[in-house]
Amino acid sequence: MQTLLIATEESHIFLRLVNGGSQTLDSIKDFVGRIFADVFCRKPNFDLVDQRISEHSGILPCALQDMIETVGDQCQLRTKNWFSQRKGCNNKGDSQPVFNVLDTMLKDSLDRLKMMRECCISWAHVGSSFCSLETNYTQHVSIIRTLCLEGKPGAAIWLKNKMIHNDVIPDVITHNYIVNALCKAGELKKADWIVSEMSYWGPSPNCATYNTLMKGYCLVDDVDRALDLFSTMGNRGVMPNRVTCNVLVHALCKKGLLEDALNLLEEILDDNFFDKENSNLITSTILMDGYFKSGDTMQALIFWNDMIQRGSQMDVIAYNVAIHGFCLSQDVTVAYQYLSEMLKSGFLPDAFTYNTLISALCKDGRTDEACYIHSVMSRMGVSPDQISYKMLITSLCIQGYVMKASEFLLSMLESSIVPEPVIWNALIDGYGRAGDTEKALSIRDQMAEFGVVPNIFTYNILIHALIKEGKIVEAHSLKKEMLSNGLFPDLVTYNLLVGAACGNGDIRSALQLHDEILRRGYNPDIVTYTELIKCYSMKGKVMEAEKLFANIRRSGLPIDHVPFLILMKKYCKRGDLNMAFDLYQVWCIMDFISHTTTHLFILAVNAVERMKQLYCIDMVTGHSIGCSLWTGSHGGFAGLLVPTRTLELAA
DNA sequence: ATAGCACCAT
Repeated sequence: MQTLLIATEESHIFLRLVNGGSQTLDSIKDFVGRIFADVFCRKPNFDLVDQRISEHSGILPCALQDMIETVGDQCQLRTKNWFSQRKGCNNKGDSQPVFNVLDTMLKDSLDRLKMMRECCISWAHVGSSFCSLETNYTQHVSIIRTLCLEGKPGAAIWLKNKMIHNDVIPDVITHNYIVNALCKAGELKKADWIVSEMSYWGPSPNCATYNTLMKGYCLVDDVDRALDLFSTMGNRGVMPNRVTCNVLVHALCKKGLLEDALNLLEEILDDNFFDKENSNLITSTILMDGYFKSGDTMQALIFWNDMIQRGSQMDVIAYNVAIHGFCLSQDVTVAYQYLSEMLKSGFLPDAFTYNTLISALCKDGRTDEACYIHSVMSRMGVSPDQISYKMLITSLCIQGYVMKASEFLLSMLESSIVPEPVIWNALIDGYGRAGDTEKALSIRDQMAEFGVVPNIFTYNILIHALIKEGKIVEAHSLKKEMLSNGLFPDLVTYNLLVGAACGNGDIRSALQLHDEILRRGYNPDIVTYTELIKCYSMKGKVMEAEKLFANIRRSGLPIDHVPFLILMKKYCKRGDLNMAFDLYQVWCIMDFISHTTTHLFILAVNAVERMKQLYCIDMVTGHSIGCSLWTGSHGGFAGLLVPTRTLELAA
């Protein structure tokens, strides 16, 4: 794969082209020209192209020239970074920083291009000419609103400015659409700016404007700023309404500040026109949801009963919240009761209702029952969506029912739903766990055929599966493959490979990988080091293991119990009581007992037993170890699941 | 009709 940046036209638009062929500069120009004509109905100015290329030719010793030669037919627009894979290009290390600098410079230009292109597309929708200035107000406004609903605020603002430039001011509702789109995109600075502009130039913000902006701040977890706005909007002549109240109460509930939510509610209700008694169903639903989620089922039920008593006409959402609430408190039976209540009251369950139940059943390991709900859902005319299938397929795969899971995937495809990457990944993992790496790889291919791009999880899952089957060479070639697809191995990838090398006792490869991690700019974590410690310890190089262990502790890296366990096991095996006991003391000081699981527990006790056998140790020491492990809060571990990491490393 | 509540997540 090759990368090329091209500058075109006075607006400094850069296109990045990727391909693997070999072409001349003219063919590049031809290609860019065609793209440009598509987008702008105009020819690009190539003088600038040539100028840019020559400007950068000094700092791009071979990369750019190489790439100019190799841009070919199957050009496609890409935005990712690609490393040069072509042999003979020795300076690939040098070219990347240059691209990074260029990328930064060009980002804005690319955004601009995107925005203009989006605008063109929406313009085409209404059958209006892009270049015509005589488009009427209604059409412009309608395009802006459409763009906002499609999540393209940049293009919408561009068009809004164009209107204002022509002395036509969009109304407040259209402005609100823009503020809303910006908030949904997390662009709070821009949203805030638009609202300031509105205050200054008009149209004056209304209550919906402030509500939208407040909601935006809440979405980025800046509830304080939202509350600020709330307290100042009155001064600007806009009174809060019920929606304002719901936005803020919801935000506070989400933060777990239920008391604050109630207080605020009181305050708003006291100060405002809407009456307290006939409190709104939505507000109550929000609060009920908040209490359910905080684990206070009793208080949640008080809200529910209040709502009933007040004679509020319930709605599907209120029922869904209650059903979800009981699922949270692991009371699916009660959830079912509320479901039947819901049906009796004449409300039809929707996708939320069914998905809530499916989720609870899957988490409870009752996958067959979840499948039953899926069938009910379909028969009731509610189409299962990505979420329904996601839960069912992952749950089935975890439980080992991969065949059943792939049937569900098939029915998704039959319903013309293209599964999200996570669903494919679950299935790939399912086959990997079953030891069928071939099938796992073929699912990956199938995924790609459906146009779903394998992501870092896909590769890590595959690499994990291959390593588990001892196919380390294949795992490494998969790592190469991800690079050629523009995906960089992450720390998980490396830890898998380090683990594989260590498992083979191949400390040299493990250390090489460790260096590669550093070269890539990642920081090895506790998993990486634990693998290395395990490897040293396995090879009998206990001194090396101890040295590394001491280094980790000195480095201040967050540490867990696994390295302790490895060394402890080693000492116990060697019958090195003193070292084992010292380590145990450190272990207690660092409070890892609370992280201990059943498995570790048994191992440690076995170790103590073994030490007793070997050394006939005095009862005080031996007893104290055994005792502190068996008593206190640690007695309750029997039912806990053992994390994979403990099993794999400690086994 | 511009703003408010519910489901998932390798």
